[in-house]
Amino acid sequence: MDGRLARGEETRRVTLQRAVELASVEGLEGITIGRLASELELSKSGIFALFGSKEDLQLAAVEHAEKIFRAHVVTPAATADPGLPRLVALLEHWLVYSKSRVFPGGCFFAAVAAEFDARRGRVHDAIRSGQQQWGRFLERLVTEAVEAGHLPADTDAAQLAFELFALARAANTDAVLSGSDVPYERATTAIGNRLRG
Amino acid sequence: MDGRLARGEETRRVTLQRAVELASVEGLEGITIGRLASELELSKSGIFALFGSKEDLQLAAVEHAEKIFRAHVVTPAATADPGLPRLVALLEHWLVYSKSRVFPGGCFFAAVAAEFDARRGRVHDAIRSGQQQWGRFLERLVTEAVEAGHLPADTDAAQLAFELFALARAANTDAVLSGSDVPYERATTAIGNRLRG
DNA sequence: GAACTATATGACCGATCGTTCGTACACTTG
DNA sequence: CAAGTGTACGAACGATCGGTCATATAGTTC
Repeated sequence: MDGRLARGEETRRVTLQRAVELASVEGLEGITIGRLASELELSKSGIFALFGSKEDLQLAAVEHAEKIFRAHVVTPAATADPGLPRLVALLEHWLVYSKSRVFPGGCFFAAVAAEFDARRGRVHDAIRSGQQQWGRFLERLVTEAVEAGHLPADTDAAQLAFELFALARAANTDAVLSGSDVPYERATTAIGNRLRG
Repeated sequence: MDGRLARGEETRRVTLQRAVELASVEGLEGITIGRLASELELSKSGIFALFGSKEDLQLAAVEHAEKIFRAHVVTPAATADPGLPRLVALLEHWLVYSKSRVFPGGCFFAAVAAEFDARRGRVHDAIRSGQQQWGRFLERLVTEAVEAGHLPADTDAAQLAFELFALARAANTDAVLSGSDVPYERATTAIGNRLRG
């Protein structure tokens, strides 16, 4: 174990990177091992052996996407002051994450959540628990803003977190579908008003 | 042309009905002609001949889903008084449409919009224009509520329509993914507050 | 240098995909 | 009754799917 990556680790990384890009556009079911292999100039069986099954590849892709999401949204927001500033920073980073197409198909999780919300199995479960974790995190930042006196003391944190995230997600959906950036302005306006009033 | 349905019309209808149910769970790409054929006890080639291609089947499914949507959401709302009551009725019917699982996978259009938002082609275009039409309709009802004096005169109708629909869509997504009805309560609360304040 | 492990390959499997084609049956029209 | 049209079928197509397996190569360990 020296500092360099084992050969397999690197192959795994580039494969997952391509997989999450593909999945944000075509869905997790749209990923095919054969397509990944030809695009990355690897063999089907080589990629297959790295993950063990297509479902395990999908699960690994979800995990990989979560790392990317945290790096672009959660981690940067941590540098803002606790309370309302941090909450606002988180939402701003989320909108930039969507608008800048960190994933070419917009928010990865909006895409795969809609794809797997009504299915069963390990992939559904992984997506659901990831979304629940995100929801709890958002709610905690709202609570901290309330406790800091930046938001009214009688604020229902879970309710407000739902409303704020609803606006951000709608901006992502509308923007990707229509090809316009106007929805991001709408979400920014609405979020600002909601936190001010 | 008497009153009865031609044989082909009826086959087409039941096929599309099953197709939209399937698509709301597995996506429009999840529809396969072979699967439809075996479930409906028809031949693959018979179904194929009815639509001409898989893409045309998907387009027909979108149209069929739009009819169902209008029957459950748009038409019933028309009986409410113009202005705010009609707008509220529309949103309530939308939430019931989602919650009662008119489509087993929740809102059909939330599912297929997320699936095709970043793709190209006729299916994407059909979904996009359908969603734009819905957005304009919602905005018009907001405008009518403003003109009736039920909402503040300085209301930005497009902005408010975006916010209201964002809340409803978020309820659908969260409810289907989590299997809980709490998101519908959240959306109802938020919509009520937004229209009151 | 020998032994071992991790990594990757190509050939191949049965299943299913969308699609094509020739044909048979049912109905309407003349 | 004959002809024509709409509807549906079964067989088959090439392509691709996820997955298996024996094998070759590269790196590490002793």
